[in-house]
Amino acid sequence: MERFSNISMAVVRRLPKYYRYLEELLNNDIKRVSSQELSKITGFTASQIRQDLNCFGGFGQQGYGYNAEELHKEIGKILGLDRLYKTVIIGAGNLGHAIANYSNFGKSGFKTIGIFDVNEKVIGEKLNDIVIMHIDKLEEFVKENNITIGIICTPKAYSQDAADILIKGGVQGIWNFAPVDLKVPDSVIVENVNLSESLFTVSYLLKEREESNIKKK
Amino acid sequence: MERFSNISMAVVRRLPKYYRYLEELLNNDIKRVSSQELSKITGFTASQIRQDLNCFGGFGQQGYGYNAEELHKEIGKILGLDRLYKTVIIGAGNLGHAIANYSNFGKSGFKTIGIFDVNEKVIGEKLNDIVIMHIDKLEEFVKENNITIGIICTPKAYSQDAADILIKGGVQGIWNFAPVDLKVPDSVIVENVNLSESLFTVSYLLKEREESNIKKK
DNA sequence: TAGATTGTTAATCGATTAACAATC
DNA sequence: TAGATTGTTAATCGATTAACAATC
Repeated sequence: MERFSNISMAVVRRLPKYYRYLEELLNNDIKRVSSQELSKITGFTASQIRQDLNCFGGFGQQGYGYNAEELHKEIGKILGLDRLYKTVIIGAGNLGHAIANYSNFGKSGFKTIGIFDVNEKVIGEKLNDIVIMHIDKLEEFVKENNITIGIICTPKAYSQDAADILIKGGVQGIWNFAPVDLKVPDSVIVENVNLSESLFTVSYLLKEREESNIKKK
Repeated sequence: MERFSNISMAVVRRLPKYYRYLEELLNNDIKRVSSQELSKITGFTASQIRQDLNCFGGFGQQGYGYNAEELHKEIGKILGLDRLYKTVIIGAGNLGHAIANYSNFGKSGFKTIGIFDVNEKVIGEKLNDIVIMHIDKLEEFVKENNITIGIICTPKAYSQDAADILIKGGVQGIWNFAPVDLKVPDSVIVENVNLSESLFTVSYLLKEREESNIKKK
């Protein structure tokens, strides 16, 4: 995956966090927030927060801080949440179900309009009002409906095939839950969610913690 | 969450990747691998790979490289995958189902032995041979069965309550899928999987890409 | 032995933090 | 105006990369 700007991924991955924390502030009717206050909430340093935000513009006001609502809106724009993304889900298993039913994504502009599987048994069933279709129809569907993001919830062995079809159809981004490094053209965005890697990290940290306890004794 | 060693999280998060890549090599009957070859497969530099591995010991041999099987086994040990972790899942919705049915975790030593929910309708149902129990039984179950890891698949609003009960019961780690920063004692490991944040990153990168295309014209 | 490749130290690079002038 | 807090530059810290002696 090629990058197109000099904003570091470390900064990019903090943006959704800022967005979430600001949402919470707004829910609590807080209108104004300083980098110091944000620091307390987020755990990042105030300095880092000001640096991060300044990558995108001067959203604050000296002596005042940031207008929570405005900042929230601006970060939403930076994240591209002011748009509509049409998505398809490949794989109607449990994970596909979970993603399809997670209504929060809809609020942020992500709309799943197609779900695909190879299993004849589930084809024709409805999932969150969307009929599950056979994977044979995927490429054409992606083309005809101008799908932006493909969500891969297939088993590992089928994930590269799914990616290939999605790309032929013209998706620009892939959200991949299969534990595989997909081969895709440079111009296609891939974001991997690797649950095993995440769980193994827990395991590592538990072991590390235990070993340090033994040492202390 | 407190850390107990001076191994950086950057290194820790690469370990499961090494483990996965080595598994693939073994599946392809490759017995021996150099840091240079690993570099090609993983995308990390050979230098970084040697540095990373040397945090834990000298697993290689000069002039030869690494024995793939041995290295795989050693990293497994480092990750703590040579043990059995008993887990419970809180929240028997789609995500809870997906996690419960993901058999791969079992192979790595993670065994789910309890699933809990508040919804009376699902209590008593079986999920992957485990009867879904009421959350009221959670604390005692965790205590009696010496559960190590709690997996939170509840809605956001219930996640902190779930964490509190798990901690009272004595879990040492929490794998949290709710978009919330749980408040837990320092000694408890928390690993968050935040799907929204991951999806928003896709969205950001798509927008960035598009903007750079406009500029080029 | 000669060639290959590690383990490890030193150099570089990038990200985070500190500091403070600008300014609301 | 005085106080507060940003935006931004400079300093520090940590992670990555390069280099090479050790050694199989």
